[in-house]
Amino acid sequence: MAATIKDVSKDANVSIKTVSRVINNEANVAEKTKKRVLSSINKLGFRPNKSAQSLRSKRSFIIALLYDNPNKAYLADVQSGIFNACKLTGYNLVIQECNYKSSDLKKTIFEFVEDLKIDGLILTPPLSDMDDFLEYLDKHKIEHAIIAPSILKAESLYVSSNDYEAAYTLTSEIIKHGHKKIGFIKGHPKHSASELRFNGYTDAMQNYGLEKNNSWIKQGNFSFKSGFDAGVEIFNSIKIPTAIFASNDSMAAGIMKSAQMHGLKIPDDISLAGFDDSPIAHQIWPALTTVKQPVERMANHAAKILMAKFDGLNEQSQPKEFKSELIVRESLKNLIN
Amino acid sequence: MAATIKDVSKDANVSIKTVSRVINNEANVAEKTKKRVLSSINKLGFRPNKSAQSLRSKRSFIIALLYDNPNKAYLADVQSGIFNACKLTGYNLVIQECNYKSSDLKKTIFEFVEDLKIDGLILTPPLSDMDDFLEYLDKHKIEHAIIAPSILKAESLYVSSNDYEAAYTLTSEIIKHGHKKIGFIKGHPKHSASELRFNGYTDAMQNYGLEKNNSWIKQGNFSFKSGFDAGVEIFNSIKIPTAIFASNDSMAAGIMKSAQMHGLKIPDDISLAGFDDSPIAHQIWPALTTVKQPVERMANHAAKILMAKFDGLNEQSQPKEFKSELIVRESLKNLIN
DNA sequence: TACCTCATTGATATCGTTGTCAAAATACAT
DNA sequence: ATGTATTTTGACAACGATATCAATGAGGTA
Repeated sequence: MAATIKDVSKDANVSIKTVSRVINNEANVAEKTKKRVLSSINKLGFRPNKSAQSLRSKRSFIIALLYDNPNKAYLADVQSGIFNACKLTGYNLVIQECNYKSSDLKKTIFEFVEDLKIDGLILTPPLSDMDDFLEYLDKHKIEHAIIAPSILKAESLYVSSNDYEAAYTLTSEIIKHGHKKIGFIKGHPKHSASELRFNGYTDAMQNYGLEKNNSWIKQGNFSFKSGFDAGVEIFNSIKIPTAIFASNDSMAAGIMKSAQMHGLKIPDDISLAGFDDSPIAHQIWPALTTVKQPVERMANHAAKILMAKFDGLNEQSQPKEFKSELIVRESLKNLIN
Repeated sequence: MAATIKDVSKDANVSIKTVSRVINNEANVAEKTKKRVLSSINKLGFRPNKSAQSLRSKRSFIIALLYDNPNKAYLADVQSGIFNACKLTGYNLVIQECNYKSSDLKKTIFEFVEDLKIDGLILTPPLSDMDDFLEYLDKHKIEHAIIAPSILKAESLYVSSNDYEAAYTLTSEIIKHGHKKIGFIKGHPKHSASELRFNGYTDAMQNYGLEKNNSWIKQGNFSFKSGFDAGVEIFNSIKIPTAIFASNDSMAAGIMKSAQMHGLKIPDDISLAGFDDSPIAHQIWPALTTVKQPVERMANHAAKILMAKFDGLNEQSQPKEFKSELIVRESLKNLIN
């Protein structure tokens, strides 16, 4: 039978309350007593019963990851980042798939949190941008950290990446490779990143004095097929650009397929760039020039600031913006000299 | 404040024990009483406190998914399948990344299970084949269901797919397309599926009276790079096969890259086939002929039989083998007429 | 009617912690 | 030495369920 707090209290010759104090690192325990208790804990291999702790103290040392049908690689990265943060602090991670369109999302999550006494939630896009859901969480005092929200509210916990800046940088890089005719494929309209990336592209074009050609700008939805379709349209037009920047790698891969079917060689006839550095980016040939977001690190940080808040540590809880990394690969041709 | 069992008992004018009986669907509660209690539960919006239940009854209605660094898409599928099974039964899912090489894997998992009163585990490869770990779980009476173990033990809960058969079928399909010179790239030696797939290939070749050429058979490890390297070796040899069957899609993509760099056209100069139908299979061009395993359904079933066991339902708990589906795409050329 | 059986119900202990609050011990000031 | 403030400690209640076991009630039998 596993040791309980009672066993420890007997062994250390103190009251159970004192043991509890030691476990919870409370102030005002004499150093000597603390040592004695700790040695008993060690000796007996005591680990507090979480159910009892949870019952009494209304917290569970569990946090939950909420997601709605994201890209699989993205989910795995996020999850891994959070998990590693949890491991350090002894928290556990439960996952909850949601449907952001569902009418009883709020109720489902509320009961989920209540039932498990979940200490806090981590939200991923598109949940990160559902204002009324976020308000609901605030109202019910459900702690949460938000990954990549589009609106950065000072009073909330979040981590974000510099989508705009990265798109600007990537566009500039394409331009510096001598390209002037650059197309763009937009992402899913409901995703906040879509707009940011498009704006980065637009502003870079403008700042370099290049004109956007609307027949080279297509609406996609982050799927391979939407990229493919956009590619077909573009390559069937009279004039085609020398480079296309797709808002994510899947769409870039779709364009690549349409280009190749059209007999166009990459990067000789057309250069391509994507976004995300998903596995596919380097598993196709030619490999994609893209932007890598530190997804795992972002998620890790989100979990850390969330848990820090539980413990009243406020120092770390400044929202943090993470920098993306430009990855230039074969799909981008240098047109200069 | 949320309603407790006490509130319900007062409202329904019965003892708390009777309410408990109703919640737990115990026998010997008069129909009339049961109805009254249920209506009170409904009226008050009562949901049992899981911490209290867990403390008293030593079960948590939580199951855990254990995995060690799998393919990201695979993980997402497995997780989704399990989650959906949990949703039906009201269980929750916590995840645990492990390191199968770690020396304190057993201790970590044991404490994890003990602390959270985890009701059961679901194991994915390569944990599915770690015999001493499985023994340990049995010894400590930790319930578990195994996804895709290589050794199918009648007394354990598992789900498996027909890797051998699928590889046999795919190889046959390649042969039926008129190919006689067929190479093979093996998967990671530690993964049980690797051997099964290779055997399927070998037996098909033999049954069709075709000879294997060892210089077209390479050892890979399921990674893109290992496929690429194998491709480089094969294409640098004097004679090359007309088709290569790689044990998974990533490696097939790697071969595709090496082929294209070598100036070979797919499928005109060389046909390719993969395994898994991972996202990349249809996001490259030409799209890969491959085999799709119903990973999500398998995981779903694993969770179901595990939870059924908790409830003493033994009927569903027959181990089940799932059938894979052959997907013929552009990367396979028909050489006949 | 009296007695027995079996289904139904409830009073109370219990799980293993933390919270409350007061008592005991210690430190400090006079 | 005495009184006071502060630190340290412990007794016991409480969290909200399930478990035990005895009490009650209904139905059948002699």
